[in-house]
Amino acid sequence: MPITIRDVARRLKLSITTVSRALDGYPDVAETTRQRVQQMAAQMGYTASRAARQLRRRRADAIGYIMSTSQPRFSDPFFSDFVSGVGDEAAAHRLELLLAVAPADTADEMQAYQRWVQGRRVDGIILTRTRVKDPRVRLLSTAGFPFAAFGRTRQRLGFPYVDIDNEAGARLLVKHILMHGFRRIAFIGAPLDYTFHVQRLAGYTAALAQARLRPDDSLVVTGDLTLAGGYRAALELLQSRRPPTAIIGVNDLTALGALAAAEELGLKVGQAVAIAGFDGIVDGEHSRPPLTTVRQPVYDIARLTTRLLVAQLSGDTVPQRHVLMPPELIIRGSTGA
Amino acid sequence: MPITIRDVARRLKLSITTVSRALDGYPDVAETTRQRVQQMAAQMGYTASRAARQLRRRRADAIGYIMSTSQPRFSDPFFSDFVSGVGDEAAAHRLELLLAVAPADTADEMQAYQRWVQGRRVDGIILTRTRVKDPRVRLLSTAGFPFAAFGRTRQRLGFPYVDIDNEAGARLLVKHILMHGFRRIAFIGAPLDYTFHVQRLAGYTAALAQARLRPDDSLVVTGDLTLAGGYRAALELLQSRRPPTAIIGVNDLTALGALAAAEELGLKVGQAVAIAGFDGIVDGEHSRPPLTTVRQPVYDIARLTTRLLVAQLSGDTVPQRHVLMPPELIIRGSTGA
DNA sequence: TTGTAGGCGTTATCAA
DNA sequence: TTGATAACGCCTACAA
Repeated sequence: MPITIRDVARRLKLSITTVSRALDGYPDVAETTRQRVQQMAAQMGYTASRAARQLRRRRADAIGYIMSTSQPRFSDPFFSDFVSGVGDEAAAHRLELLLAVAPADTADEMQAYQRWVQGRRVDGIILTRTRVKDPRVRLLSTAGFPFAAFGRTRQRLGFPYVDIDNEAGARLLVKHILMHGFRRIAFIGAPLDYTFHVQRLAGYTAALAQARLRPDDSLVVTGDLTLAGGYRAALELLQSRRPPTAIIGVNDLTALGALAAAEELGLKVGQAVAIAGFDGIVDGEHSRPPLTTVRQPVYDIARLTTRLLVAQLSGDTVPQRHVLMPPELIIRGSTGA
Repeated sequence: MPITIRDVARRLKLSITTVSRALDGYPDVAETTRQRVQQMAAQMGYTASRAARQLRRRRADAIGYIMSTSQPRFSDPFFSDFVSGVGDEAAAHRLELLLAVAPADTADEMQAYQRWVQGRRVDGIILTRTRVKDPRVRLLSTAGFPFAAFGRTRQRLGFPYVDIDNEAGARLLVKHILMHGFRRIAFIGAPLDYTFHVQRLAGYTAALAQARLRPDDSLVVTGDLTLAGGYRAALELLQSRRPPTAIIGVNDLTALGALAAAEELGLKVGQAVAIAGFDGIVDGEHSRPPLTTVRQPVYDIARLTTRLLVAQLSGDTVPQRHVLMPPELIIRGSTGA
C-alpha cells in the first residue's frame, strides 16, 4: 500500500491541504511548517500519485511521441538519436515521455494520436517526418492540441517547428557533385509525401536547372528510407540502359544501400560513381568510402523541438516559434574527396 | 473540454454505470444497449480519461523502459528495433509505454528507476543490456517491483527473462572462423560488465581452448559498442606487433567499425583478415563485404520479454518464465564466404 | 438488466 | 497561516 498525502498529514497532525501546499511550494505556508512537511515526506518516501494529480489538475505532465515504423522489424539510427533528445529535454522539465509505435500513414496511426488527444494522456505531442499534407497536423490543429514538429508541412498552420533548410542542403550537394565532374545525377527519394523529401528533391531539381542540365525523370526513383530500399533502387538505376554517374540518397541509409549496390557491381565509388546522402548518421563516417552527406544535428533538433513544445505548454512567450537551421555539407570520399 | 462518460450517458439517457460496463465488455449489459453505447461513444469520440481510470483502478496501465545511452548523441539500431517491439506488444495489451533516457551505470540512471517505482508511474519495467551484477535488478527485486529483462545476470533472482545463448553463439562463430583457416582471432568486447559481453567472451575462450589454441590476452580488447569504438580498437589491433588474422566484434556495430579499419589499412576482408559480429542488424547485410554474424531477432525478443512482463502483471501463469533462444549463425563474405 | 452512491488521492476554493 | 470540503472522471459493490 503506497503512502498517501493523508498518511503524511496524519503523522504531522496537519491537514492534507497544508501538506499539499507545502510540497508544491505555495507561498502561504509558514517556513517552519514547510520544512517539517518536506522532511517528513522525504523520510516516509512519499511521492504524490501521478494519477490523482493528473485528474485534479487536468494535466498529464507528459508529452508524447509516436514513432512511425515502416515494417515491424526496422532499425533506423534516426530514432535512437531523436528519442534521446526528446527524453533528455522532457526530463529537464520534469515531464514524462510517452512513446507509441505506429505504421506511418495508416488508420492505426491516426487512432493512436486520437487516443492521446481525447484521453488527455499527454499535454503535447512531438511530430517528426511531417508530410506535405499531414493528417496528423490537421487532427491536432483542429483539436487545438499543443504540438511541435521537426519538419514543416504545406498547410500553413503556424505551429511551432524546427527544420533544416533541406532545399539549400540538396542544392549544396548537387553543386558539389557537379563540381567534381559527375553530371548525370540520380535521386532516390522517399515514399509518401514527406516534406523533407519534397524539399530535397526541389533543391536537387533547382540545382540541376541552374546548371542548365535537362531534367531526366528516369533518374528520380522512390526508395523506402532503408538500406535495403536504397540498395534495390540503386541496383536498378545502375543496371539501366543509361545509368547515372552519381546518386543522391534522400537519407543516409538509402545512400549507404546505394553504395553497397555500386560496390557490388564493381564500380569504384568516388571515381566511377559518386554517392551522397543526407542526415549525417554515424554509420556514414565509417563506410568504405566514407559518405558525403548533409548533416543535421538530430539530437539538438530533438531538444529544440521539445523546448518549443514545452514553452507552448507553459504559456511562455517563445522568442522564435520557427527555427530553420542551415544545412552543413560534409564532404567525404564517396563523391571523390 | 474533453468528452466524459457523463456526456455519453446523458446523450443516451442511460446511467454512467451502464455506459462504463458496456464499454468495458461486462456481460451484464443487454446486447442492444451495448451496441448503442459503443456506437455513440465512437461517434462522440469518447475515450475514458486515463488519469481517472488509473486512480480508480490503482494501476498505471503502463510499462516503462529506460534507454541506456552512452553519449548524448548516439545512434544504435538496437533501440529502434527493440522499442518498436515493446511498443507493439504493449499496445496489444492496451498498456502505455513510458520511456526515459539515462546514461548507463550512473546515479542518474538509478534515480530514474527509483522514481518510477516509488511514484507508481508504471506497473512494470523492461530491462535490457543487463550487467553481471546489475544494480537495477537489485533495486527492482528488493522493491518487489515487476520487471522482465532481455538478458541474464549472475544474481540468481529468478526474474523472468529472455536471452539468446550467447556463449553457444560465440563458439559457433569461432569454430566457423577457425574452419576457414584464420587462427589468430581477436575479440573486441564491451565496457562495463554487460552479461552478454561476458558470455560471448566465455564462448570465444572456450572455443579457442577446445581447438587447443593458447589464449593470448593481447587479443582481447575493450570497445564501446559503437562503430567508432570498433574502428579505433581494430586499428590498434591490426597495427600492433603481432596483429590478429581475425576479429570478432561483441556486436555488429563494433564489427562494422573493425571492417572499416581493416579496409582502410588495405586488408582484404574475408581473405587477409576475417571479421564477424553479433546481433544481425540490417546494416551488416549491406556492408562490403557483408558481415558474418550471429543473429538475434531483437524485435521478437522485445515482444517476448514484454509478454513475460505482462503475464506477470495480470497474474497469469506463465508457461515459461525463462526463455533461452538458440543463436543463429549467419555466414557472409566477411569471413571468407 | 440497470441505477445509486461512495471513493480512488489530489488540488483549489473558501472560510476560519 | 491553516483547515474543511468539494470536485476531477471513473469503476464497482450493492440495491432496485
